[in-house]
Amino acid sequence: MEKAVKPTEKELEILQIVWEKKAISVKEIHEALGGDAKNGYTTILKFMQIMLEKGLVTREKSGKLHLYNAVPSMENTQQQLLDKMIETIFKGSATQLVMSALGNSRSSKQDIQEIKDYLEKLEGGKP
Amino acid sequence: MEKAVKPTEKELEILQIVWEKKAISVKEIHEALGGDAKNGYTTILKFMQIMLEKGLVTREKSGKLHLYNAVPSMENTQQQLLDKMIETIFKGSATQLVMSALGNSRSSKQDIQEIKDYLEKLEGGKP
DNA sequence: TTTCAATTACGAAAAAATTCGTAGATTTTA
DNA sequence: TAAAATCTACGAATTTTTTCGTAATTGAAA
Repeated sequence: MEKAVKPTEKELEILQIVWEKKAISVKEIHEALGGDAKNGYTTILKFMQIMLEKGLVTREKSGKLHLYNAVPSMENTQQQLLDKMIETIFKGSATQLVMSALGNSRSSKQDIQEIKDYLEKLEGGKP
Repeated sequence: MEKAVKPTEKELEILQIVWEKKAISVKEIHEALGGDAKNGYTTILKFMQIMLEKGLVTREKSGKLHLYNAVPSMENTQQQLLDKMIETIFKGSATQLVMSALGNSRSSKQDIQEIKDYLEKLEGGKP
């Protein structure tokens, strides 16, 4: 199992971007996050340095710049945050969370079918 | 629709407790959160004062002490946080979140059936 | 090679969240 | 009613997170 991580809000925003690409520069991240309108370039740069120290990303040199990669996988991070939310906000009931998620959202028939199929598969593997 | 709220982590922990009861004292909250081992009494007290200012709770005097009530409903808060998580972590896909939630968790047959029923009901109401 | 533009490093400040000590107020009880 | 116990108010310190200016470095262009 991957090590538990606890990215801050902004770090998570950044991870979202980094997960999209195989290797990404600070400049690209900065732009993807809305450019100078949202954050100064050095702000993002600083975060990349912090995240490197924390082990949230690795980097490699490419010419004069650094290209970053995410260390924790998206799937694992999603899972962790989700589990935490189930615990702390939904009293441990995944079912409750699922129903809230579906209830509010504008899930299409197709989405619903997809989930049904998934449930069938799940049930299949149950004792 | 209820006003959007953005409780911090600790405030959320506290809200969990406050939602449980109709009106609750600082002492009870403090204990429910693990007593002095976890936080000093005045730390919790301070939070209650801050949360009062922010409008996250109301309070009434009962003898010498204050009894607090949550202002945002649990349901609404759950929904908000969930929506936000879907947006920021699951790229807007509730379906994806649902599958992650079910996949990892130890959902019983009964849970799964409950969700299936719920899906049926949802589909029924679709155009 | 010198100059220039792009990029990184560093340090520090600002903002937000958390923690708690001390003093003052209020109720209980001896 | 005086002392003790319980609770609140307040202010300040600490920690964490976010932000960014300035200086140094690096590779590219002239």
